[in-house]
Amino acid sequence: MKKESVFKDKDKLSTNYNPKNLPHRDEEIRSIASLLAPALKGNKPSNLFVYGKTGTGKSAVIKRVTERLRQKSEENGTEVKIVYLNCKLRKVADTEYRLIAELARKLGKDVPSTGLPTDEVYERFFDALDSDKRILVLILDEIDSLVEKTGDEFLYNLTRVNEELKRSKLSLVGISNDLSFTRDIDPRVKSSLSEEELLFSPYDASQLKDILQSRADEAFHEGAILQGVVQKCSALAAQEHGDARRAIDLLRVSGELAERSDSEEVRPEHVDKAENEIDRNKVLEVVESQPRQSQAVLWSIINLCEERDEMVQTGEVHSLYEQVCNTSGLDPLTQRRVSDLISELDMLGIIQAKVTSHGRYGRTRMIKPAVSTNVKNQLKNILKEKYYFG
DNA sequence: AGTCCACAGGAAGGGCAGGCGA
DNA sequence: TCGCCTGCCCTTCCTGTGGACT
Repeated sequence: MKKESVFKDKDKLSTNYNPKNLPHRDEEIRSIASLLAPALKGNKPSNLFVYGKTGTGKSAVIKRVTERLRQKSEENGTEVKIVYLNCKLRKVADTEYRLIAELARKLGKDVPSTGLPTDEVYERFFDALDSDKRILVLILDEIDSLVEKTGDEFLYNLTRVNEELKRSKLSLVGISNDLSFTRDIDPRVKSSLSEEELLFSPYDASQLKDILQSRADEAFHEGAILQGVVQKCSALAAQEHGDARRAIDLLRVSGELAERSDSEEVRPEHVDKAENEIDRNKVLEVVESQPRQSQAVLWSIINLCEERDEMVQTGEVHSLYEQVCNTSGLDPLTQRRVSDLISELDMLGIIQAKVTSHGRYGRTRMIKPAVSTNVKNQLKNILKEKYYFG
């Protein structure tokens, strides 16, 4: 407690912090601003579709521009309402019903979390929207994950809204991490959603360094970071498609590790440790949030693979899983369902599962854990302690 | 060329919890 | 209280399939 922290203001490195400076995104800020500007004159801005990989500043730029838009509209008294929704937020906006219900709520209409027919929810949303003359700028972040889960019907409805509204206008801003996302949606939806498109290209290492340096200046005490730390963080993040969020996380965790080890400054070796720790935490967190059935499946996969020292197939996993269920008092699910759980674990990046054909010996998924031995052992301990005995 | 394995994965529908209006 | 609606998780049933083997 006596020691002075390396941090001056750690919040500046948190994911929620929206920085004043957005280096290397001036052009994007300008074009989005000019696209949304008509709202200030009471005209509907074109729908906008923004895409780019994670940590390329999409959400930060949009938030920044819309915040300015809000200020301006307050100044000159135009009715512009801005609603930001992250479609990945569990239990909030991850289904069509929840999304529209949440929108209606944000506009001041009360909607129960379940129980209404969907068209009723749409109606309430339209009512709320049309109750005043205004422009609504609706920002849907991570829109790809919602479309993947529930289909593109809600987008179709939202892009048609303006035909039904008498007084208000709705403008859509979609943000997607998935570059190929528009390929699979209804062409009519596609054309109206992407009246305008903007691609955020990844940062390169030197741009990342600028970004990181400006954050580091805000977050750390002077001289608390040794030379090379910022470079190292940005170089590591640049390897991973130029993800600024990753770079900032690395820096934050490095700082925390330095602090924990009673060091007065952050050194490059702290960055190495930070990299490991971040990977590990991510996996452990995801696994702990999985339902028990999924955990049992994962437990079976890890054990089978270890025993065999090779990849295993769906059928084998399922039979061990059934045993695991019996010993731990779980109701075993059918192979069909387990097959889906395996796909989910694969999508989460915890395991690797590839469909392979063995000719005469059938066609199945070949499965193995996709985490380092270190993380795998920790996973084993957690799962073993929590539920199962092997 | 045909067979056949061991599933993949789509479709349909059951059952549950939560909610509405009459 | 009843009939009906939703999302969600799951089962049942089914057709499709890549490629080693015959």
